[in-house]
Amino acid sequence: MTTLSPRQQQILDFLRAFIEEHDYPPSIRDIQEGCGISSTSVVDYNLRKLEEKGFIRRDREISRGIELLGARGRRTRIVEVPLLGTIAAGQPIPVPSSDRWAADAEDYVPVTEEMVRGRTNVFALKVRGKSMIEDLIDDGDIVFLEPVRHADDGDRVAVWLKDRGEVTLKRIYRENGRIRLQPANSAMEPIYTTPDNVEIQGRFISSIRPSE
Amino acid sequence: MTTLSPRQQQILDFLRAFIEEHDYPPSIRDIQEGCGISSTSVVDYNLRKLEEKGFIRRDREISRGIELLGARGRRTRIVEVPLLGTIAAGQPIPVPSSDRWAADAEDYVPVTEEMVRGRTNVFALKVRGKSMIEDLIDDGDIVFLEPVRHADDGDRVAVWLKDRGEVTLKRIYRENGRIRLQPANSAMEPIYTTPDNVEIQGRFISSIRPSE
DNA sequence: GCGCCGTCCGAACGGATGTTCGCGGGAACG
DNA sequence: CGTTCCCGCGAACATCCGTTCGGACGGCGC
Repeated sequence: MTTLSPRQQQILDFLRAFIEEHDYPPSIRDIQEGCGISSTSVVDYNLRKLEEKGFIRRDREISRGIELLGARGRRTRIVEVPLLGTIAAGQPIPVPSSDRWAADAEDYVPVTEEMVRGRTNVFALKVRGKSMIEDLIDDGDIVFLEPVRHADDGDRVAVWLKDRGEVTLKRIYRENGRIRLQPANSAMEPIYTTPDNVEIQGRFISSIRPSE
Repeated sequence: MTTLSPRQQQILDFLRAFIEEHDYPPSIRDIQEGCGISSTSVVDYNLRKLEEKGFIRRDREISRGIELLGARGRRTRIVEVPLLGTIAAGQPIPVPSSDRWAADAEDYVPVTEEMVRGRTNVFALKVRGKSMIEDLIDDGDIVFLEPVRHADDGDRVAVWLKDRGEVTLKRIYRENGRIRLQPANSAMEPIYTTPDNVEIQGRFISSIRPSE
């Protein structure tokens, strides 16, 4: 049963508008006035209904203790992912470590938490170039990586090539003693190197494309 | 003068943490306890300082009337975009209209507002098939569309083909009296049809790829 | 009619909460 | 030393605000 009475719908709309405007929830009497209701108990009554139906969560006895929930009664949190730099030739990126993680981020990318799937210390990099275009990662995309040191074959990883002093995003394969870094672009050749020349910076989690 | 005393920094941090957890601001006495302060007047004093320095905005005489301001206090809002269905052969999707918008959504996709760039009534569809793979839209992706009836040449639009009774996502081109619906997949042929056979449902805004 | 239920009304109670005021300690300065 | 300013302390006050209670109105089924 998720049908709302007109009054409840009205209150819900007012809640959203009020929070949008003030950044804090209304008091019961704010709702009363805003919806033209003659008694606070009516507001209380309908707020209980809204809570039963999963649209809000209330902290009783606490003024303005109303929390708006999203669809299905869940709450979507936002994670601010530090944008540490660009993956581009000749420019090594700083290695995030847990102690001084994100200390020198240029910027932060706010994303819903499902983009990082509960992983911690995720960081972001802006992609330059089309070497991963067939993996649907375009120039200008922002990729999210988790800081790991090891990866499985076929993983998309950001690796630091020591001899070149640069970082690239490639798929990694171990082949009898050497490393193959495979771009997802049939026009480009794989890079072959040795294990001691590569340092894995992070494993690809997901990507977004900034809207044009 | 934007230097903060330790106490003020502490209160600011507490404010952020409290709002993150509860979705509504703390009362003065919440701050008092949370920061180990012995008097509410100290909290009031420092809140005034924080307001002078531009970190918060207060609505006087109103409980929990504290609003975080500033670059680091900015609030990234979440938009719940209704997922109206799947773009797949043989399955027409409901046409969203402003009056009964999203009334029958299967689900809602929470995204940061930058994904819809301030547009209203945006809806989402799950993509089936790889017909737009060269536009970096994969099978399983979720695309966001704004409900428009008209589009420019080259726009990626969801169109309803009346004779087939199905909806697809294609690039649209008008060519001397007829319509060309161009997939972004070189292995697939364009669809040619007439203007009275197509009904534009929405224009592509952005897409996300649910994390694996 | 009668009872039940969802909804609304008005008033009152008591706790929660923002505000104010007097006081004091400590640092900086003349 | 005296003054001023920043900051903290404790208590009291007035209001804000969630809660509760008795009552009422209308629709519905029996």
